[in-house]
Amino acid sequence: MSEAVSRPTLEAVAARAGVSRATVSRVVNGGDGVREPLVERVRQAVEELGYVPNQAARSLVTKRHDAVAVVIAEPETRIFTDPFFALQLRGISKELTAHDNQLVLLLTEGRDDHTRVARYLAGGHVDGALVFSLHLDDPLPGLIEGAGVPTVFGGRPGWSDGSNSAVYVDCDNRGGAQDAVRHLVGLGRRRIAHITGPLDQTSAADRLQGYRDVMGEPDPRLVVLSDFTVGGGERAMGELLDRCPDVDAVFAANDLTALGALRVLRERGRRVPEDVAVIGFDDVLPVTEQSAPSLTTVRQDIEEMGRLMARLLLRALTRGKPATGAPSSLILPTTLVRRASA
Amino acid sequence: MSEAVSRPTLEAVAARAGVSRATVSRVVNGGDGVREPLVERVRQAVEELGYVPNQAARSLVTKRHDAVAVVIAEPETRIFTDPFFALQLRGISKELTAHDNQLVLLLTEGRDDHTRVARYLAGGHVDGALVFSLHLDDPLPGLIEGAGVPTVFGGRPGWSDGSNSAVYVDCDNRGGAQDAVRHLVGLGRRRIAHITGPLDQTSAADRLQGYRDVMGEPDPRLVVLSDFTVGGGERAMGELLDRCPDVDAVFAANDLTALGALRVLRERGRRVPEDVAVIGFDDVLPVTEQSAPSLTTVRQDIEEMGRLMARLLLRALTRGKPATGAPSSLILPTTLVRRASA
DNA sequence: TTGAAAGCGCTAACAT
DNA sequence: ATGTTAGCGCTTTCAA
Repeated sequence: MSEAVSRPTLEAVAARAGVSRATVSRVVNGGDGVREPLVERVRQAVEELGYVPNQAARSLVTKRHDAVAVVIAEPETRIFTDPFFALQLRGISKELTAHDNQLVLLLTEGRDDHTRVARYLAGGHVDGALVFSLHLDDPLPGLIEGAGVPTVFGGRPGWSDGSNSAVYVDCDNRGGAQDAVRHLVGLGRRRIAHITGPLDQTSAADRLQGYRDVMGEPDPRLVVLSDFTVGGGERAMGELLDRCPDVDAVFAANDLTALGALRVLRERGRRVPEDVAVIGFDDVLPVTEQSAPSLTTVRQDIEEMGRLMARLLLRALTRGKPATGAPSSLILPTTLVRRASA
Repeated sequence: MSEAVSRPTLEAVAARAGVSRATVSRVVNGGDGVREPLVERVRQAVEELGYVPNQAARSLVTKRHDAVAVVIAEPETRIFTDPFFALQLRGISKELTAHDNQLVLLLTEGRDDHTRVARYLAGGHVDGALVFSLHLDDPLPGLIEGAGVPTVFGGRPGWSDGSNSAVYVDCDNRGGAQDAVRHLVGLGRRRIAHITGPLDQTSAADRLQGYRDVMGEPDPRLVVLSDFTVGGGERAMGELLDRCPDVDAVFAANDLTALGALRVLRERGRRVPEDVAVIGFDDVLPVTEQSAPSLTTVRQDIEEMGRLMARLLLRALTRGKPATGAPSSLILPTTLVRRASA
């Protein structure tokens, strides 16, 4: 565990190359307006000295940090069992890296953390924030707005009904759900149930809405509340089977839930898809491909969503301060992926 | 997406409180050596103005960043399916947060990223690094050593045989494996197989070693190479059943692998644990508790490992520059958790 | 105990 | 095209 040594400064490079600090600075930042031979001399000096710019000094004057905060507010354990966040993080990371921005991860567990995060964002450590706002009553979005940091949300924030100015990236939860249920209808199913996600999250609420759009006025017993987890899916499916033994199709709010449903159906001796067809949502490959039977699901490109969130933010950041047409939210399409379960 | 506004400076607070910048600085940094009435005045001014120190300016003079990089080099998709990393991240995040340090996440996918990471670390943006070095031939550790940044590794690095000075946190992979196999022996099992992880990772190699320690000279057909994934576990179990139909116990290198094995055993009509006992490693709850039957496994406290990595690094960072007794690596104990599968 | 002043390393006018 | 210079906002001697 070696100690950090003091790094060479611009000054040192300038001395070595026999030029002024300003010239070195120009070369380091792209080299525009500096004649070729000088550029070469400076480059060499940089190389020889192993010069790396001091980011703190640079930020102090530019007020840019080339860093973006990713705020994940997930008190539940979902983040640790659902590959969803990891995939989105990967997309974000790729995009940020491509634009030389750093990713500062802010994990929050409870209310105390919220003020901490708000303070951090307000402190001007980062140029912007990518926020996963998962619950309707979450105070975080408000705090963040107050911090005055450009922000893009992952998933439609609960308090934004389109009227609001919040920028977010989401998939077409409602449309995807409609597709799923229509497919089930097309299969000739009549008793189509829905196992929901936690309805204080817009993704879950929107999927339920899509289900309702197609079903019209469904038997209320066909809708069971759940929580996006395998265990929750199991419990819900059990309940469902108890109160509607004639159910012949299930649209689960996500793949994990579908997995739980599949398990219970098998235990209870129902054949999938012969007796009961099952459709999930997300298309998290390790789940959908390895389940038995493999899972028909509504695919959303999670990694791409992460990438787009970052891109949207970065664009807003570079597009000089004037609000040259505020960036608007993005709703990505979904596609139904047919496998064995429906 | 509001624009950042210019924040008040030390100067402004000083003016408002009617004191010098130096005094404000002292108060903000703990308030030692400032008389109570003044402290109060300054605190109030800070409050009223909503002052937050500019970290860049501070870093420029203190050369501290209160930020730690977490480098995860995982080209495989494992990071996205195994809760392992997420849990460790959570532990790290908690510890860093408790000490007002930020977490800068560096995800690397390939060789190109390595130089990028090395440059970043060398650039003095962070005070230290937490590195997950997963493969024996990974060039990253070397690059990082070269960057001269205090570093703690997650898991024993391949090139460190204890002789090396690298600091790391790991669990007792070998001992845990021994416990597992001994338990199987105690159950009266005679044909105990091992499905390994990728052997270029020390955790997998150490677990295999633990298996060998107890088994002595096992039938080589009882050892099947795999890769820490569910799919890999399925393939390995299939192979195992084909070449050793008399196998009566399996020690899988991790829980995901065990899950795959369980699945294949069920398909092939073997009862667990009656016909074949199965033990995993990690104790990732959503896997072990929800598998059918629930999984007996070797528990390691993953979140705690993350926390300890951060603590070790932070300690090295604060303990003034003099190497006041270099921190040494930590090996956490494991415990066998008995459930239904063995 | 408090204040004055000197930078930390860099960028960005402004001169030349 | 290149150099000179004035800060960015903060901490930290050093004096008072």
